[in-house]
Amino acid sequence: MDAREVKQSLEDGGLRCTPQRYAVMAFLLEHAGHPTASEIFEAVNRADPRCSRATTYNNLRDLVRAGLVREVAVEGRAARFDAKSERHHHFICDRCGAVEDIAWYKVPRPDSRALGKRVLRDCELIFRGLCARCAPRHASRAVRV
Amino acid sequence: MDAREVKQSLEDGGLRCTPQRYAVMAFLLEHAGHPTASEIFEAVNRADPRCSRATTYNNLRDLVRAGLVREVAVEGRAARFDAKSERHHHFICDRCGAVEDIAWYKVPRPDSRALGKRVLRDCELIFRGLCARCAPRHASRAVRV
DNA sequence: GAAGAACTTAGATTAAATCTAATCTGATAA
DNA sequence: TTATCAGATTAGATTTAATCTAAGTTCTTC
Repeated sequence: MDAREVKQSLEDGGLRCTPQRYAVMAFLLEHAGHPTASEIFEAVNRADPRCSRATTYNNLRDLVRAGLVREVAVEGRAARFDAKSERHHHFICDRCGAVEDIAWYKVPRPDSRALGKRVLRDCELIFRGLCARCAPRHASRAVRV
Repeated sequence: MDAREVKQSLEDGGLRCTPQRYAVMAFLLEHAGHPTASEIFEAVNRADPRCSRATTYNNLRDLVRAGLVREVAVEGRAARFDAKSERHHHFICDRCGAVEDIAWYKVPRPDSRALGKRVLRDCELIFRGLCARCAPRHASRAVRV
């Protein structure tokens, strides 16, 4: 994705394209490894010290609200962020907390009785286990589901 | 579930049945509304001041490790806890952060190519939207998926 | 009942994220 | 062009959630 497209997608989300916001969005598009807010701040701030920690957090919040970025909460660890591109599911490593993409496939929606008066807006499938890096060292913990 | 069964399930999980641990587990079994660690601490400590905050957290950690309790991380909020009973999915309210159960139904597992060298141990389906309490007040935000 | 393991505790500490209040920027209007 | 003002940014303080520390207590086993 080139600079113009990034700018366009920010504006489509109702957000001005400021240098700091652009840097956060561009970083997420270039680094699909689900960085934490701190990692994003450190990288963006290293490249251009005009972007503070508060601004990184503010912009991540705005990007999530605008639907351009997805936030993935991980038990006992910092949240991770993901520029929304193609639909996909997530795999979370029980050992190191890494978040990885799993190719998307359709999941049936729940019965309307189960949903009751709730309004469904999104559905995500999260797989857990050991990532390729952790699996060989902890094979005994493996349990197929 | 009666006291004897709680004791038995703790011991099956390799945990001694102490008064504090019993109180945490019993509270979760009696309150299926996915309380936070702080809520559990406050309730358990009010009923019996012998259970400190550190002990509540220690015991929740041990119960999760023993597979008796599930921890649900929620973006931007405290984690919520859930005594594992029947299999079920979760619904998380975008507005108030409430976590609710959705009746379980089988979800197909991903293609082994998509999984690569990862070791799959668990799979959870999370629905997001507005809970029954929040939906009427925010109908305009509703988008069917 | 001695010894060691498991457990609990108050309070300090850390990590993650948010808030505050001041300042800066840039779009629009006069 | 200049004035205005909402939007954006900032350093640093604060809050929140959770964990750690070091000491004491309670089981379990021998």
